[in-house]
Amino acid sequence: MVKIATWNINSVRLRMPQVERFLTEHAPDVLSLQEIKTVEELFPHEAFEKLGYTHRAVHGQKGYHGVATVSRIPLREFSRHDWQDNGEARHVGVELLGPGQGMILENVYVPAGGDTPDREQNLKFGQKLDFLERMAFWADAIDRPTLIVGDFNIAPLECDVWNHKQLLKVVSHTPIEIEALDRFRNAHGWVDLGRELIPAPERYYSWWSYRAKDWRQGDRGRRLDHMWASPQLAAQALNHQVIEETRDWEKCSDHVPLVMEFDL
DNA sequence: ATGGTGGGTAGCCCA
Repeated sequence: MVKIATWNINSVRLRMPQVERFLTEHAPDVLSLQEIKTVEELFPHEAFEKLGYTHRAVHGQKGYHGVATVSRIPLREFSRHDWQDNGEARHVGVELLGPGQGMILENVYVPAGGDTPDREQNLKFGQKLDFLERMAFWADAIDRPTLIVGDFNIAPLECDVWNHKQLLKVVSHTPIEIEALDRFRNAHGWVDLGRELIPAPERYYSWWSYRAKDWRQGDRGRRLDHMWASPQLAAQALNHQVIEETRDWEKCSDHVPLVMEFDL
């Protein structure tokens, strides 16, 4: 059994106490983090060592973005893409070497895309769409059992948001983004594994805005975080959990962890 | 229709 988690942590240095609590209480073998907001040199390596997560691949950046995968089973860094060729650290991939040997785990942080869903008026929205197109080109050539996890910053299904109609023109749920995400999915035949295990139209969110006084009030969530698998790997998934309790913790991230267990 | 809250880092960018 191999237990893999993903969490947009929104500053790993600020939230190391919450990471420690999550690792202690849920004990995933591997954890992929997004928005670590630090360079590799300032990553809290010692704290992860103490918890037994002695294997790490960190693709960091000062102040913004940044991704890392930490593990208590051996791994080696496999890929480190810069899809926009602009120095933003948004992707790191690893190959598992112990249990789950041979499996590739890709960890990605898709750009949020700004506020206006129009490529002409908003450079960042175009960059988000281009990012997904490049990911689709890359995914077409993947020939190994792969799990891709992370903050995709898109909630594709109607039931992935608290109000479909109200969010149709809100970046993260616009048809043009969902089409781009569909092209990425079809390029490899990815299985949206989270949705396999929590089938539509069941409620399934991973993010709630900080801007609501009480995140539970109105439950205005979106499913921005994902775990997608190659078909052969998808068949080995055993169970899936959304750890919503972390959203109640002191100084919490606005995203909550997703956990998937595999028979590997 | 608007602004609401966070994090990082130096007067804003990004989410």
